[in-house]
Amino acid sequence: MQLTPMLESFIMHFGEMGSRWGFNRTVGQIVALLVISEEPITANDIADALRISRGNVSMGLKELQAWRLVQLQHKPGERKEYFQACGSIWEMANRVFEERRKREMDPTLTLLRDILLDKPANGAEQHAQVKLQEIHDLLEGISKWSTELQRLGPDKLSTLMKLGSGVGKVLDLKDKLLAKPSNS
Amino acid sequence: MQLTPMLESFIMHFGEMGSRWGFNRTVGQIVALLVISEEPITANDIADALRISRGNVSMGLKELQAWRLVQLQHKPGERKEYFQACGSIWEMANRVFEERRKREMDPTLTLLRDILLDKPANGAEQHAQVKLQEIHDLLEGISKWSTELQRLGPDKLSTLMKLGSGVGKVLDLKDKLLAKPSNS
DNA sequence: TTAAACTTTCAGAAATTACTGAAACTTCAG
DNA sequence: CTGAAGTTTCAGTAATTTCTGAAAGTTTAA
Repeated sequence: MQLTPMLESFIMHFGEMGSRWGFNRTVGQIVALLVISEEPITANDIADALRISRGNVSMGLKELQAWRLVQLQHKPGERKEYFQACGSIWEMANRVFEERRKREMDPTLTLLRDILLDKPANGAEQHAQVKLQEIHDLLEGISKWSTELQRLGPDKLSTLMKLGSGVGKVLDLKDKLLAKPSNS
Repeated sequence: MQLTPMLESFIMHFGEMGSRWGFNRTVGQIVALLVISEEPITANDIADALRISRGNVSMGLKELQAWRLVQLQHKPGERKEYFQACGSIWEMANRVFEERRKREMDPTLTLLRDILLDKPANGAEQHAQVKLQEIHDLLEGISKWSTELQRLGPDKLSTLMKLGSGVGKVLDLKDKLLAKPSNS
């Protein structure tokens, strides 16, 4: 497993970005390597290509499996475990969004809901609760919406994205057509 | 500046989440404190309320100003600097999205564009470039689309979000109405 | 100009996070 | 059962990030 400079630069970049995307350097490198490799590869190949310890690769693959970005494969007649990126780029991106939503929004939503059940004890708490309610509603809105969007599936989403700023016009259109119900 | 347990739990939670949202613990706590405080407060108040060093507060506020989440204020006749969260929750969320797009997507887009200009040197690179192109297109799509969405402004975006899964129907509607142009 | 009241900076300490590699574990063939 | 070929775990170490606090900087009043 020899990497050309082009591929190496891509992998190293993904490593650097990894931490910004919610996983660590080596995990980023591993997933990059798996995405660009045509064939499934073994953990040893990975350790070798990235010059990192075998143990580290094992931990990284474990995490990537938790993210459902990598899957295990067995070749017939071999005992070795082979790994490959699972699904298309599109599906992988979806998984990353979903996982990040779980990590970045859900815990906060839970906490906010709990806090908002309590009666404010004084003026400061009362003012704070108004703000917390706003944060809660915004987060909940984003969270629900992103779930809906994922349900649309690639084709429709792609249409929606290509629509770009045209979205505004379509919304106007919808308002005019459905001018019967009194929706604010 | 005495914090009630309710407010403290919120602030501490934001501290923990901070690192997942792209800044560190104290920066998260500071922004939480500013959001829930009715009046602008001084850096000393912050250090005091959060039991962290004055220097740390200074660095945190500097970073928050870079994110444009916090603004400086002067009270007439006083020399002290007061700070407050700038804008509504909505605006702050917008800033966070924007900043994160810059940090998490733009560098990768730049790198991918560069790599894709090079001719693949062998089969492996050729296969890899196909994948990289897919990643590039997806990132670019998301990036452009999120820019468009921000341009829509809060009111329209809110409509769009409330539409939820109804988006699919509106898209169908649009397709039927504009059935003249041959858009795939 | 001096000093008081305030702010920022940054070297080093503390805390956190990531990585290594040896030992332990698993699975299978003979 | 034994050992070979593979995998995982985890204690300790290395690297990175964050935080402190003292020193240096700034601004204003007198």
